[in-house]
Parts: sequence; structure tokens; C-alpha cells
Amino acid sequence: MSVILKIFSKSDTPVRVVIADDHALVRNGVRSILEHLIDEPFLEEASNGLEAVAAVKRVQPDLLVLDAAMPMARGIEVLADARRWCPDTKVVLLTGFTASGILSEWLEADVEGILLKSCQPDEMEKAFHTVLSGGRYITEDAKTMLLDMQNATPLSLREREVLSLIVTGHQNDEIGERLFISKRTVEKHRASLMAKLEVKTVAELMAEAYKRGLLEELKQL
Amino acid sequence: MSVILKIFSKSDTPVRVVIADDHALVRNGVRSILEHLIDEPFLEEASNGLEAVAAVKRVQPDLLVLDAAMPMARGIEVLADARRWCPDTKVVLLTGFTASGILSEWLEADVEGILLKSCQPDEMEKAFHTVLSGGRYITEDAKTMLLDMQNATPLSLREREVLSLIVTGHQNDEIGERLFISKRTVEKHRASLMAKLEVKTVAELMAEAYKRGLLEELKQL
DNA sequence: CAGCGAATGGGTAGTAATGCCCATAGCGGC
DNA sequence: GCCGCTATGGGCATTACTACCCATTCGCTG
Repeated sequence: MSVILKIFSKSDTPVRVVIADDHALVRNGVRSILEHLIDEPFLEEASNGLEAVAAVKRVQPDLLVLDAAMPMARGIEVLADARRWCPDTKVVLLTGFTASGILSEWLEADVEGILLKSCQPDEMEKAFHTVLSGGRYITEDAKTMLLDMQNATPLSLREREVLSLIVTGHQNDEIGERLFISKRTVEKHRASLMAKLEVKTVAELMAEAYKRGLLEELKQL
Repeated sequence: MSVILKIFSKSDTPVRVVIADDHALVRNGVRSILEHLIDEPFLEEASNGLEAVAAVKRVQPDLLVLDAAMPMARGIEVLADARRWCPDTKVVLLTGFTASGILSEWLEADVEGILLKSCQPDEMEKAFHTVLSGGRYITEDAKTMLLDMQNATPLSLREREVLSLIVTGHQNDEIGERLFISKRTVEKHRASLMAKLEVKTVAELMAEAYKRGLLEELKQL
């Protein structure tokens, strides 16, 4: 039933790929998929964000398989650096984490593919093939998440700032000092946040914000 | 340098293993390690908690490799069921999540091995070998977590109940109704929690509780 | 059995946050 | 230029929570 796909390099040099993930098991899994898909690939691995950037700079890969959550540098930062050092590299995001805010951030960064870690290997192989052939591959679950997000009320810049200070445990007057605004204004933003996320307590606020991927710093904990 | 290990079955039947993890990539990785370690193993895979229990019941494995966080049934519940259906199965926990409270829960459940997903494959192989040989293998990082926890102030049963209601967004009077106690008593427990976890706001409370693995329900989100 | 901690609950005061009302200033679009 | 939205800030009343004080009951342990 399934179509057999195989990628051959057009030039003398092999197809070059960098795999960046902090879990060795996942790297091995991706590697074996790529070895199956690509004829004699040149594979390089990285286990954290800094290594990933260095590897891209050095290898100038055709494809970068990138975990969203890595130590040392966030995936999205790695992507930006990778684009700078090697603009022609196709990038496939590999994430175990499905929050709509995060995914849209990656789409805006113009990533070529989005895969979940729960995807089957054959879907991953298909995705890598599509992307290496110049296409774009977003897995179904990710598309669903993105649709969900379009229905959600967007937060303003100031609201996001206040939100991140609330969830890191700051009180209104502290937040006011930090942002050089009055405590009253902070209370206003807080109220808007509660209304927009449809919650009544800080705990629910955190849970919702986490679910929607509105938090950046906390996830590294 | 490294010692070559290999496991051969003592009887006619092959060594039987069940691998339970919701990520196909991880299952593949574990499978290739086990195929390298064990001579002609019989391998069965499960991608959620219920499948895992069913597989253990059917296969009666020598070894169960178990992801802590799976859909359908929490790893710790799967472990309990597995013990009931097949008490002789050795169980190795595979977790990406390192919270001290969680790890100690698994130790109390008398698991034979604890591995982090960030472990190198050769360490995993060593761990599986040790456990199949009747030993116990706890990875260094996990041991560190456990030591950290011993220094932390323990929470009482009631405090944990109140904590879980606070982080799910309930207010003191609601919590009082739910637990059939007065709002005042809830406030007292809340104060104890804040003191013991050394925090001042609900947001910090959640972050600390999450870090220490004191929450059960929230992690499934 | 005396003492200790967990769990229960009340009093009283202060602080933090919410829910309303109000207003002004700036910025982008039709 | 007016409308809508963001961001700013104040007043005032109410609720939610905190920080102190106090007490009783129960079960465990030396």
C-alpha cells in the first residue's frame, strides 16, 4: 500500500542533515528514519541549542530537525540563528509540546515542517521527504491547534508582559514598579487578562496561559 | 573500554519485554537497545496506559519498560496493575520529567530501575542488563533529586488536598465546602503551604508544587 | 500519661485584589 | 475628523487573602 520514497543527492556531495534534540533516543530514532529515507546521508547530531547552532554553521545542512525545547537555547532562537548562518536549510520542528501560541510562533518563523513526537515514523519519513522536495508539512494535530488559536482572543503586548510577571509570582505594585506604571493600571491589565482567558483565579490563569503557550520562561524549568 | 554484555534466556522461551511509551520514536530507540542487549528477545509495544496493562497481562514479560507520563492511565497506575497481573516482571521507569515527589513515589512502588530520557543509550543498556540480572539501577540524576527531597519539609495529607484544589483554581470558601471544613481552616492550611514552600503568591506556590512533583492531576494537561 | 503535631475553628486587623464608575492621551483606519 | 482600541490613571465599595492572636480534639509516641 505505502509508496516507497527515497532521496538521492543531485550533486556529488551527500544530503546533509543536522538532528538537534536533547534525548539520545529521539536522535537515534530520527537518524534511522533518515537513513532509511535518504541515500547515504551525512548526519550530524546536537544535544543542546548551542551545539545545534554550531553544527548548522559548520555543516551547512540541507535539513535541520529541531526539538522545540532544548537546554542552553530555545528552539526558536536556534531557528533564527540557523537562518542567519544557512538560509537555505529546510527546518522541521519536532515537538512533544502542543500549545497553540508556540506553534504559531514557529509558523511565523517560517519553518518548513511541524511534527509531534507522538507521530508515527512513517509520517515523519513522509514529512522529511516532502520538505526535502521543497514542500511544507504540518501534521494534522498541529493544524487543529492552530485553528483553535484563531478563535481565541489575542492579548496585547502589555498584557503579555503583565501576565509573565504575574505567573512568576509578582504582585501588582511590584509589577507597576517594574514596568514604570501605576498599580492601578496593572490591576486593569490583570482584569483584562482574567476576562480574556475567562478565568477567576491566578491558578486558572497560569493553567490557561500554559495551555495556550503564552509563557516562554517557565517552560525551561 | 566498555564491557560487552549480552543476555541469553535460560529456558527454551525467549526473554520477553513490554515497551510502553506514547512516542513511537522512543519505543524504537528502546527496542533497538534491547535487541542489541538481549539474544532474540520477544518484544511487545504499547502506546498508552491501558494497552500497557493489557500487554503485561497477555505477555507476562520478564521486563517492562514504562514511560511515566502516558495517555489513558498514569504510569504509576500501570505499575500497580502490572504487579497484580505479573508480580515477577521487572520494571524500569523511563521519564523525561524529574520532580522529586514523583521519583520517590516510584521508589516506594518498588520499581527496579529509573532512567531519564536524556540518558545515553549505553547507560540504558547497562540499566536493563543490571535489572534483568536481578539488580536495581537508579540513574545518578534521579538520586540527586531524591536527596534534594529529603531536605524539603513534608506536607500533611490535608495540605496536599488543599494544595491540589488551590492550583486547580478554587477559592478558600469553595475548598471549605468541598472538604467539609470551614473557610478559616482552609486559610490555615493555605498559610502552612505558603510557609513550607517558602512562597508568597499562588503563582509561586504552583511553580514550587510543580517543581517538587506534588501535583498529580495537572500534569495530564 | 504527658507532650507533640495534625486538624479543626474563631476573633480581629491589615493588605491584596476585584468590580464597578470615571477620565485622558495616542495611534491607526474608514 | 470621528471611531475603536490600547494604555494610562483615579475613586470607592466589596471581596479574598494574610498575619497575628486564641482554643479544642484526636492520635501517636516516649
